[in-house]
This record gives sequence, C-alpha cells and structure tokens, in this order.
Amino acid sequence: MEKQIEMVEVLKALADDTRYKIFKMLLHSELCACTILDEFAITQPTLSHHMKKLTNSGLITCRKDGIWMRYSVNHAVFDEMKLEFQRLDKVSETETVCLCEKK
Amino acid sequence: MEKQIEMVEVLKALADDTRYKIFKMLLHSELCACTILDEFAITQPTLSHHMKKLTNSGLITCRKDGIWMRYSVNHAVFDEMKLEFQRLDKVSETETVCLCEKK
DNA sequence: ATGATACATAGACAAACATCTATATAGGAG
DNA sequence: CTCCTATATAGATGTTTGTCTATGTATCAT
Repeated sequence: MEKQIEMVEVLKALADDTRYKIFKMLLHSELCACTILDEFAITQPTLSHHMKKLTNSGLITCRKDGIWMRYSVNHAVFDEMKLEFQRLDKVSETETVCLCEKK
Repeated sequence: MEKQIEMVEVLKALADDTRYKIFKMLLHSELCACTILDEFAITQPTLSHHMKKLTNSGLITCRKDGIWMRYSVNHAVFDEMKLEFQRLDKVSETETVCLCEKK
C-alpha cells in the first residue's frame, strides 16, 4: 500500500527559506539539531519549531540518540511527493472545461 | 540559459489547499477566472488574490482575452521545479557533517 | 453614453506563523 | 545526587496571510 502523503502539508513544510535549506542539508546526511543550528542565525527554540513542522509533515524523521536528536529525510515521502508531481503531469483528473469558450 | 526559478516562492504558491487545487485544474486546460471561481466557496476578490500569488511565483501565466482573464500553467517553471527536486536527489551540495559524531 | 459583466485593488480583520525570552525536561559525566 | 549539555515547551509579539466588503477599471453590447 502506498504512503498516503498530504501534499499540501509537505509543500507547506518546504515553503520557507530556513526549512528548505534545512531539508537540503539533510538530504545527504543525518544531522543533529545543534549542527543544523550552527548554519543559521536563529535561536534554538526557533529551530525546534521548524523541525517540528518538518517532522509533522512526514518529510523529515528523527531519532533520539542519547543527548542528541538526529534528523534525516524520509525518502519514501520525498519520493512520493516527486511521484505525485509526475502523476499530475500525466493524468487529466477532472478536466474542467472553460465556460467562457463562447467566443 | 535556464529559467532561474525561485523554488521557495513556487512552493509557497502551491502550499495552500485552494491554490494547489487551482494549479491542478489548470494543468490540462486554460481556464478563465470565473470558471475557476465556480469550483470554490470563496469570493471573487479572494480568488483574484490567489491568482496573483500563483502568477507572481511564475508557475501560472495569464493573458487577457476581451472580458476574460485566461490562466494556464507555465510548464517551463513546473518542469524546472521538478528538475530541481531531481537534482537535489543527486547532488551533494555542501555536504555538512554532523559535529556530534564523537560517539 | 449607458449598462452589464469580468476582474483588480483598497482596506479591514482574524487566524496562522516566525521569532524571541524564559523555563522545563532528559540524558550523560563526575 | 548534581551539574552540564541538548532539545522541547510555554508564552509573548510583530508580521504575513486568507478572507471579506466596498469600490474601481476595463471591455463589450445596446
């Protein structure tokens, strides 16, 4: 069964400069919060808030490792998002017709 | 030269239930504002506001046709967005290393 | 010129959001 | 148990956003 992802929630998670940059940082390596924090001019609670939005969307997962919280990309969700965009390109969904075509 | 798209701006444009649905409606047919409006329980000025966000991001284009404003997807931008996601998957950008790896 | 229709703009407002400071929690070291 | 470090939560605040009503603009038909 397919991952039922909430597209708009994932898009909202990525639709912020800071979070999009965090996402890109996590794409190729698992990082802990303090390492991510070093890259930004924000406070620790602000980062914590952003990480919550990212994990709530499903796009980012976290695991507790002693003192540290290690974050990484949930590639299943990312792949599903990309796949959804590919699908949109092909499928014609409801195919609305413009009512003003009475030229 | 490539379309220099502003990813986060495009993502912001799509990160709303109403706008995401509008985007999907426009993917396969050019539609005028009044036809789009029929599909939603919002007022005409609210739709106008959403269309502005979509067109400002570059993802949607519009052309005036007499009385009507006809909207459609700018596939160059949509393709560029998808391509960007594909690129991210491959390229390792800055490749940050976690500083807490002192296990 | 007048009226009707399609859309945009202005201004108001409540909800959501990004951010901060202060504080709580939880794990590890001594 | 105590202290330090990493992270989360609570509460406050200014900004952005989605929405509305009211009004302006532009195009077409009469």
